[in-house]
Amino acid sequence: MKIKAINGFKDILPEEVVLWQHIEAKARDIFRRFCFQEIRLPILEKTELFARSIGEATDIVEKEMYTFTDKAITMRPEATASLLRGFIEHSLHVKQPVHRLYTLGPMFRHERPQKGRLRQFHQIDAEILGATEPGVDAELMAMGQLLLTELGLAASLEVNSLGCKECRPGFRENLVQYLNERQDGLCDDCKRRTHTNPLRVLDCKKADCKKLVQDAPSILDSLCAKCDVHFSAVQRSLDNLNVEYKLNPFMVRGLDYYTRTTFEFTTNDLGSQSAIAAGGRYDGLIEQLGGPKIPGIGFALGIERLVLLLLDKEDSEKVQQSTIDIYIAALGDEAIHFSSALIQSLRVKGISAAMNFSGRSLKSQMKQAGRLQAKHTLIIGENELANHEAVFRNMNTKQQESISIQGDFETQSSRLIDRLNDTNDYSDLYQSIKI
RNA sequence: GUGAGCGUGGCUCAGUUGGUUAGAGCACCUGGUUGUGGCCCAGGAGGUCGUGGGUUCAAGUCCCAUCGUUCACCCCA
Repeated sequence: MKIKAINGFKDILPEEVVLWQHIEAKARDIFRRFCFQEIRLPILEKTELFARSIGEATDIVEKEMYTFTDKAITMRPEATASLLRGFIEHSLHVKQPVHRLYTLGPMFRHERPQKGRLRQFHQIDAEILGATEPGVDAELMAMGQLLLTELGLAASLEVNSLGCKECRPGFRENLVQYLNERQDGLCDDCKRRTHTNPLRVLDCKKADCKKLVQDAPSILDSLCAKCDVHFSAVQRSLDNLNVEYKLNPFMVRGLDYYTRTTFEFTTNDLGSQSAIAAGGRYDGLIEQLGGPKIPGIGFALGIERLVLLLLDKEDSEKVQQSTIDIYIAALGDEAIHFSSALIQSLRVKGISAAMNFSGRSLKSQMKQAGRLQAKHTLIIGENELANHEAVFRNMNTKQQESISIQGDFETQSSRLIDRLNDTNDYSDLYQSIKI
């Protein structure tokens, strides 16, 4: 019986990895422009870290975490908690007032897999720590938008404010009261949510609930003066940066630590999973985790979801895949022996080169060279060894010529590289492929 | 946790009202004159039809169970 990957865990095959690298490279480039530094974090953390940050009563903590109960250790379901733990543990705040950090890697949640949702999934996570100014909120959203735009993806940005610990409890109370008075009009899930997570009702997709919620008390009307000023300023800043957004007073977060500004980049092209990136401000969290009183804001992107969107794009999203510089077709044991030394010498000098040790027919080896998209092929057989002249073939033009294989491998490889440089049009070294 | 759908060679799928050695395309290998790729042609290798029961003279084709998987709910990136 064959061993397969476990449910919700997926192999990312070489063809698709090209896309991943494209996404990651683009993200790193954007982060560079916005002055973010990378931080690498462990995948395992103490369970308590997530319980305290994400919230004991959230679905994530309650039933979706991969936990080694005997060791009180959990595989991270998200990145922010770990990042803050690291930030606090190393007292990074003393080095400079504001930190801009990003990290990327696998996250783990034990949910039922479906389209755009895996048990091991990957996120790109960006956080700004130590800045409370609304302009920073806008800047972060602008960065997310730019990343998506440069990846060729259209997503809409929805923005909301969840208030702070001053104003949210009051709002929550009003909302629960409103919902309690209208239980009959709610779906079963929302009846439950009224008690477990009333804000969630605002986000229900059922038509009846949606209608009912339209007239519910609005969080935006309930903000305290400070939150209101902050949120207005965020919106002004977004306008100032030409970031398009939609106000969505019904948007809610699944993690408890969010305060004030929250936002979500969404798309309609992902089936039931509409969020491709989401985040918000969490001003009390660092302190709550035992750190200094420092505000923070951040967001996470789901890489799998980006990949799905890029794969779906019919207008041939093209990603560059490198080809190899030269393929050596060796005929006969002697030639194979010789070629293996020559190819090593080429590789030492930075050339990507392939050969085949099986001694198959020239036709078969040429076929393989073609499959590898080799720019050139060097043919070496008995005759060539005897004459010290190999056949050098340009795979695009099909032109062939003799090239000397005299001297030691050092001089031979140098000669070959000169030859490659002569004919190489470097724009052709990469060939666009559609995945 | 709940619901629905699907499980045939590496991939995408055909397989008529159950009936001889289970097919196709793609991919792979070998040939199409002696040492040359991407097209074409020919041939070849590769499947206990997810697994286990049952019905039947006979099951990939019907029934049950089980496992796997997909999508949706829930939740979320």
